[in-house]
Amino acid sequence: MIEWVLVMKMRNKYIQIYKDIVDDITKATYQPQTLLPSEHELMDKYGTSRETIRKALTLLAQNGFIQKVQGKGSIVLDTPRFDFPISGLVSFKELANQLGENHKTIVEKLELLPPTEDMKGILQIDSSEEMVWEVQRVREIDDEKIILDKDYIKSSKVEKLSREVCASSIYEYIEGELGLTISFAKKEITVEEPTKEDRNLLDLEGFSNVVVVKNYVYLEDASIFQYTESRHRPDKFRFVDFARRTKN
Amino acid sequence: MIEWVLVMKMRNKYIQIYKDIVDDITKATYQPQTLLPSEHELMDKYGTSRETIRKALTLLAQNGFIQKVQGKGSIVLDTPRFDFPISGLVSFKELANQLGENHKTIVEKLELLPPTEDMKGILQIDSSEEMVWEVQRVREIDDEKIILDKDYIKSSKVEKLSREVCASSIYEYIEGELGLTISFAKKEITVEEPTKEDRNLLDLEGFSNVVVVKNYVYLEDASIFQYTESRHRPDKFRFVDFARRTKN
DNA sequence: GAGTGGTCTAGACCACTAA
DNA sequence: TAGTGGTCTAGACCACTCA
Repeated sequence: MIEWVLVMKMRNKYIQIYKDIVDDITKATYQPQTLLPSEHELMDKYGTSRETIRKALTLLAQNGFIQKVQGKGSIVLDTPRFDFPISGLVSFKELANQLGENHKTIVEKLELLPPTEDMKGILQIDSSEEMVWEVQRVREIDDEKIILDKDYIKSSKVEKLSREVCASSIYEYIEGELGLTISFAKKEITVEEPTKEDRNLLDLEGFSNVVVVKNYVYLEDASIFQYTESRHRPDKFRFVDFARRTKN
Repeated sequence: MIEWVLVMKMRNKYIQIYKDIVDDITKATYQPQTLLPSEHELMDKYGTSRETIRKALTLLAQNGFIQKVQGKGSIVLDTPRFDFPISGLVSFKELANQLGENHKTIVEKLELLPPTEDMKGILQIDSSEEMVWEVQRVREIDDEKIILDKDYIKSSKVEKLSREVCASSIYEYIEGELGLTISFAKKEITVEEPTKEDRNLLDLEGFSNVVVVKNYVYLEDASIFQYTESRHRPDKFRFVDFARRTKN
């Protein structure tokens, strides 16, 4: 008898270990408030070096699954991570999926225009030829128009853009089809009075404020490629952040 | 002639290197959008191993100073970090210092009380004896009452608390005097209608919303020790977040 | 003192970028 | 192809916690 064994080339051993332990934590194989096996034990279990185990544990700590305590061990946390809706780089589609609500996206505007002076500054545009995609989308949840997303995207990064793409997910298109990778974003949250545009496009009866989330999105090579202004009806707005004092 | 040379025991070599490079970036010795010296060159410069250099660079990347690109190098970012007011674990005192405004703290309440059922859940209190410090502070900036901070602190972690401490900085007292270390916090931001208490204690004429920041603060051993609800007048509220797709 | 995590080394090989 | 960062190893020593 012959057994065919598929040997996967596992690059990123520490990420495999990380995922494995995440599984064990979410399945409660490792109980909250208890200690993970020691680094030495994990070395044996996974047959790898200590530094590799430590990389996996560092990842777990950074993502809020464990807390490392010198001399003691790694404590499994129960801070529920599943209620982190907009934290990080999450898009509306992911958010709506998580909320599990009826949601719809209405594309109000999709145009390729020369940038305003403001936008030239924000998107770091030098060339006089570069154009900017202006997209406006209204997000409807349970038949109420809740969010107005105004996107500004450099044409040098994204040449083509269709209403279909805008209606589903620009991020999936950019990262999937175009193969670009978003690596970091800066968010700024403030509260403003609604503009006429807000009042026209959103269901704002009785609300005297909107929550404005300004989002500066950067690619892998540290170049900015998109600016998004997300204008939320205040009663439906929620932002969760997990802050950690990182040493290493 | 005898020269006394003080040799500092430098533990955390990689943190020294990190700080050194942060200096060079903020002083623009390393220019934005240019490449840092390669890891090999930095090894020579600092006379250390590559892994140690890499730890320093990882820290720089996590804190938004550089962006590492495989095969190319480390790009110096110019995302200005000095306008990150409340991000992370920053306290009001630090915030006010950064803003450089006239600020004052009024302690409205300081009591040691038995916890409500809600608070027992939030602070993970099992014992029937444990008490909770309830602190209410109003933050005044430029003679306007802008923020109401409501703190709930476990008595088992902090036995004594004075009005003086509350008026300056609870965090400095806890981390300095008591030697406790805050390691992570979960923040939740929503917008609510002002309560009567908000209206009484803050200058809210004409404002129909407050921004509520709920803060769950944990110590090094992963135990929760404080819950804070920070209620902001919306026009003065600003939150900045730097999100990064971390791999390692 | 035994066991834990934290730091550091010297070297190897791989994957990616750019000329 | 040369140079860059990414992963991994085996081992050393240190700092901290707890019995």
